[in-house]
Parts: sequence; structure tokens; C-alpha cells
Amino acid sequence: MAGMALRHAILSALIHRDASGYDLAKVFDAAVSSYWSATPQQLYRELDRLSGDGLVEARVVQQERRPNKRVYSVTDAGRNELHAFVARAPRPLAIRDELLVQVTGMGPGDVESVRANLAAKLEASEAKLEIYQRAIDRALDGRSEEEFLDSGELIGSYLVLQRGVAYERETIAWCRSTLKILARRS
Amino acid sequence: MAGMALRHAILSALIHRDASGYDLAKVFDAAVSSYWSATPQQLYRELDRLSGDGLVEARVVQQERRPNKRVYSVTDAGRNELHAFVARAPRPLAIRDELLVQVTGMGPGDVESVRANLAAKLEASEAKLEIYQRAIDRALDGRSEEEFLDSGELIGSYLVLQRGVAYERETIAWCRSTLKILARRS
DNA sequence: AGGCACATGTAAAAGGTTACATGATTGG
DNA sequence: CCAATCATGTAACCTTTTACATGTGCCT
Repeated sequence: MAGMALRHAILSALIHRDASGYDLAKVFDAAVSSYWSATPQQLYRELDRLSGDGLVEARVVQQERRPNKRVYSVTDAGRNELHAFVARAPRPLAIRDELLVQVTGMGPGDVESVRANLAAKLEASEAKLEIYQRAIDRALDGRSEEEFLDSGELIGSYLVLQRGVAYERETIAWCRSTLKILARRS
Repeated sequence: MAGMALRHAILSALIHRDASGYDLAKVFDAAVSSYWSATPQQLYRELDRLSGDGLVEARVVQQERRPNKRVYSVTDAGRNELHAFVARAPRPLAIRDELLVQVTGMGPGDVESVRANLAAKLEASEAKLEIYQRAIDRALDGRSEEEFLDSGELIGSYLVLQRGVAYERETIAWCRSTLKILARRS
């Protein structure tokens, strides 16, 4: 019962607020998440396993005008599991970036394609940056960062959002400078 | 025959210089690569498939005092495949960062563990940054960046190294500031 | 004598992606 | 009426990770 990486990402998300599979699918969407992504199918499957293992509990919420949903919350066993996970050495970061593979492998005839892909990435990163910044504003809720950090409880998510902002800013800067350099060659 | 993402990363690496599986294993090492990592086992398997599909060619290099090795080079078919890949829209970046999962999910009793993991990451990123910077110096080989960009052929690898440098610098800055913030809480 | 670098593999288990499937309600 | 959002799933396939396996030569 080692490995099982997605389960910890799910527990980390559920520890702050209960959620349905559908809710989690929005959080783990590749276009939104700054540190882990997963498809809805993966989430539904893993939520079943987690509740089979007693780490989360489901309750059915009846809804009118919408399909009913199962809302999950972390159990005591789940809290213990998460605590044990946080105490371990994390496995090294995994990145797979096809755009960087393309830049590495590009030949003289590929400059135009790569420029188009860089431009698309630039736009996507700008959108993601806005999402993160809106999430930060919502978390701060008028307070200064100092006030928030000294009193807030959701400090972990906030710190991760800061990382995401820095990452997207860097991506944007790199795309711009790379586009400029490639413009000279075509 | 879609998907197959690792093959393009291998072709991108082999297009610049022929290499054995063992050579590639060093390039794709998680502690070294800035955009894609793979284990030796993955590489040996995929090299077999690539040569089965005629995208790379192997020649055996006899060595004294060392085991013989198979050195691979890209064929014309491989060059075509790589060209087609570069022209497609890349699939979105995938990141999985357990450290950020830990930061997201940490509770009041987890601050000490997370600090230890952040400190380890900080050291690892400093080492990686040095590796990238040495690789950049080797690529420039005394020339200024402008000179290099206007004349060099391996421009793609250079641009990706720049991205890696920026990424590790950001990681280092974030680890430092997060360590400071958590220090106030323990 | 012991450990690291060189050099390559097999097999099983775990994790992730893609295609298919269903069905209600809301907004334009 | 059509598209999007809400809400959940099954099955097949592909990719990645981990454990195990082997053997030489160099350096201390």
C-alpha cells in the first residue's frame, strides 16, 4: 500500500472542504491546477478506493433540479494517512512538457510551428495567471498578506498559489523572449 | 500510433548527438532534466521499439575495458516523425509535485516535517541550477549570448536550459520565502 | 574488499489516458 | 432547439514505476 500518489492529492484537497467528484474534477483540471492534475475518471475511481479503505466517507446529498451527488469528507483514518504522507520525503517533481521537447528538437524548418505553439502557450499561461490571482484575492478577502499569514488557517493553499503565480509569470516571460529570438530567424 | 510521448523526447535528444541507452539515461535522469524524465528501463524499451519501427538505427560499438554498447542515431523516417511532432499542438504541461501536495495538505502538527522537506528541495534545486549553468557556459563556449544565438545551431537546447535556470531560481526563492513564513509558526 | 561507473535487460504492479455511455436542467 | 453545466460511471488501452537480474573494470 505504498505509492498511490493521487490519493494524497485528493486527501489534501478534501481536508479543507468536503467535495464531490465533480467538484474535485474542477480543481484537478489540467488548465487550473498548479501542482497536480487528474481526469474525472481517475478521481471517481480513486474516490471509490479511498472510501473502500475507510479514508474518506461519502454522504449522498439530495438535490432538486440537479442530479444527486456524493459528497466526500476525510475520516480520522484519512487524516492519519495524510499526516504520515506529509512526514515522508516527497518523491521528486515530475514534469512532462511537450512544448519544451519541441523546442529542443526543432530544426530550421520548424521555427514557424514552434512560434505558433509558443504563442498559444503564452495565452494559456496568461489565463492561468489570472485564475490564480483571483483565487489569491478571494483568499486574502481584503486583508494584507501579513495579516492573513498570521491568522489564516488555509495558509498551505495560499503558499501553493503563490508558487503557481511565480511559475506562470516565468513561463510568460520565457515565451515572450523565445518568440523574439525566433522572430529573428524566420 | 498516437500518444507515445517518450519517443519524441528521445528523438529530440538523439537529433543533436548519437547516444547509447546509458548516455540517454543520464540526460533523462530526474535530477538533471528540465522538461522530461525517464528511467533507464523505459529508455531501453523505447529504443527497442523505435528501432523496430525504423525511426532510429543502432550500431554496436566495440569497447575494450568496458562492455560493448549500442549507439543509436535518428533515421530519415525518424526525422520525419520528429518534424510532424513539432508541428502538432503539444499536449498540456503535466506537473506532479508531491512537495506542493504536502504544503497544501499540511496541518498545524506538520509544520516541522514540511520545513525539512522544503530545505531538502532547496538544496536539490541549488545543485540543479549549477548543473544548468555549467551546461550553458559549455554551450556558449566563450561567446556572448547574442553571438551564439545568431550563429549557433543547438539553439533549442540552449533556450530550454534558460527555462530550466529560471525555473530553479524561482523554486529556490519560493522555498526560502516559505521557510521564513513557516519559521514564524513553530 | 567494497563501492561506483559502465552497460543492458525482464517481469509485475501501479498509475494515467481515451473512448464510450447516460441523463437532467439552465441559458441563449 | 442547441450547447453548456451538472453528475457519475465502465472498459480498454497505454505508460510509468519498482523490483529483480547480470557482469566487467576502476579506484581507494
